[in-house]
Amino acid sequence: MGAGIDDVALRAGVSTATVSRALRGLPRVSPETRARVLAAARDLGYVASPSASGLATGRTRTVGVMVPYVDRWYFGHAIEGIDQVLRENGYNLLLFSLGGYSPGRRRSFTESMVRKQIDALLVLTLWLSDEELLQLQRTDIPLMAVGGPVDGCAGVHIDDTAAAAAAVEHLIGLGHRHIGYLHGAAQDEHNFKVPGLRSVAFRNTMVRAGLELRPEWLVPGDFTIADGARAAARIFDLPGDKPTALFCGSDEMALGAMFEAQRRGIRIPQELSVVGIDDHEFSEPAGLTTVAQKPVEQGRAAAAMVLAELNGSPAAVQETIMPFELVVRSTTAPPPKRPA
Amino acid sequence: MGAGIDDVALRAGVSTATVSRALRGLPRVSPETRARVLAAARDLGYVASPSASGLATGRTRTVGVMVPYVDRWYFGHAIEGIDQVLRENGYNLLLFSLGGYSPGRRRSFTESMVRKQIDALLVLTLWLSDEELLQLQRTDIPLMAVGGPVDGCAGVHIDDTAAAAAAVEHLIGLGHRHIGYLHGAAQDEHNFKVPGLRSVAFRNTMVRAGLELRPEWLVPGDFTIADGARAAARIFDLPGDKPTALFCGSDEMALGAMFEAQRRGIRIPQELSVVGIDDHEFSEPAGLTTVAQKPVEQGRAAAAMVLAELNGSPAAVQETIMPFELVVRSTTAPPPKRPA
DNA sequence: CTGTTAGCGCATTCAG
DNA sequence: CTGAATGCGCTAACAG
Repeated sequence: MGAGIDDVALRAGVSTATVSRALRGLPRVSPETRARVLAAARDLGYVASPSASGLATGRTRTVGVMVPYVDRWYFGHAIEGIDQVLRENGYNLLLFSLGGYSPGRRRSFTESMVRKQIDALLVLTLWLSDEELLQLQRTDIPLMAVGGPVDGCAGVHIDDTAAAAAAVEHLIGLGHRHIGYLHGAAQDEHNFKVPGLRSVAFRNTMVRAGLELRPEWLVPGDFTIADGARAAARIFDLPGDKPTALFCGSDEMALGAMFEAQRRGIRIPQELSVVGIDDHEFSEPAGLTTVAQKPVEQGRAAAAMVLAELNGSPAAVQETIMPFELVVRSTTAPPPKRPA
Repeated sequence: MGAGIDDVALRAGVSTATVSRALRGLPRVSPETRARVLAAARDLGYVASPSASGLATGRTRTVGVMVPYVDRWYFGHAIEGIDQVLRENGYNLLLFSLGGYSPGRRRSFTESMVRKQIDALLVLTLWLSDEELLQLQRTDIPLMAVGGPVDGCAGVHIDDTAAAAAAVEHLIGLGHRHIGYLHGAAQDEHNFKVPGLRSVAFRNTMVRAGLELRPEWLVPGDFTIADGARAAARIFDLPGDKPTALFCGSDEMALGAMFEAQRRGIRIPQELSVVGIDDHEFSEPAGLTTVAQKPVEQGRAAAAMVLAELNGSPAAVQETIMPFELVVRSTTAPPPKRPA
């Protein structure tokens, strides 16, 4: 058990230095010697101690991934993508979940986390304060934001403004003039920029089309299905006229709205159109029209960039905009005929 | 940048040994000295290098978590729970996602993974071969299965047999005699025991109630919503009489069945009852009757046990059965009246 | 209670 | 192409 590098050296009849070189594919090792070392290592089941080689090289072959939640659609998929390319390249993934966007739990991280523990950090959909950013940048490990822009830090994400606009324009194109918006949580805007971007896009698109913004039709949620249902209920409960379409800040919220509508006997899309953002796996079965994005790909792209940077590529880490796509299914249709 | 232990020692006017002791809360350090060291460390922003201390102690304060997927309901939540207690105790979480149950990708793990890299391993809902189990046990780090039983390895999970029986009995109690079953994938049974347990429970419960098992009403799926819809479609497409109720191996499959039913205008629960297992966050909004389990709690329990074991508690790691609960909502009702 | 002395296991100069 | 020596940063006896 626990064969060390000397055991391998002994068995191969070479020095530990040669073993180290041979095993890591470095040059200056004759083919025969390398083969002998490889065989010895295999026979002994030798694997270098990460602690020891980490101490010696200063690199851990581990990248940190910081997320607010792991049990939410975007994050689960993004982590999956990140993990794929990390593992393909022999890197480990150290997960830091914050259990929410609350600044309280977050504080303690940034400080100690990075210290000799990870070679790079991927921050998923979290807003970083200037101070935190500075701390991280001083450690000078490659740093990337995934899923939402962070000022002063390269990131990979979709153009949230354009994506939201695409959804709203689809509705407008269908003839809707009374559109409500179930948006991401306002109180999280400090931690997470995406809701804000989408909200602004909604407003701008509406205004540009000459449509009225009804404050009571703009209701905040937290991206969950439960909150989507709750937010939709608030709109449905409103006295007076109702929107003929709902734009939702996430598919989960859209699905929540759909369930709530169904419970009330509001028919979709005959009486109400609903469009979301994400393309959650529930969306296709539910027939939800949405603006699709691919978090797995975003994760892969980000991971690939930080690894390239670690491998010496000059400026591999670059701001990258990933594509989105409007997927029209069966929750959107022209508005019902009725007196304007 | 990169203050070392000697910097702290120098600043505090003590030796590095004392710094080490003081910082780790070990005894044999006077209160004043400890305070001085703490202050110095804080001023310098000192954090011990995990590689160095790992090398010196042989422990990494990191636990590995092996999952088939991170972007699926059970795993996301279980990881969240594990992460919570790990972090509460100053441990790191190293994530190994296999991207599926395929044995191919799995192989390479077990070998090198454990080697001086983690202090304990949590295996989520994966079946381990005898050989793999042996390898892991030889490394003698605490090992635990979460979410599904693994022979020869302590685990935390619900009683899947009883849970499935509870769901089916609920249906039978309502008066259903024609019950279909959308079960977990058969081809995965080699990797994952849960589907098999639930299937056996379904059969036994049916037989015990004197009900007929219709092979064409037992259709396999893979726990996803898409497959739930597909499996339900297969049953709906069958000629002849249809089941009045569907028991689904997971809530996602149940939701898929519901969407498919809705698409065909089959009314739930008037014409068809549906019950799942899990209590997915979509289940409450969807009104799905289900047998609830709490993966976050299971993750927390498992993590707590391996940490206790690491902290020297004799036999902290114990087989533990977590509770489940039948949650009756609005997708189940007595079967429609019709000629038997 | 505190300082000194050795390693932990590997990667790297530098000779050869 | 290969080996011997040195150190990565910290912890763990052992003295004192």
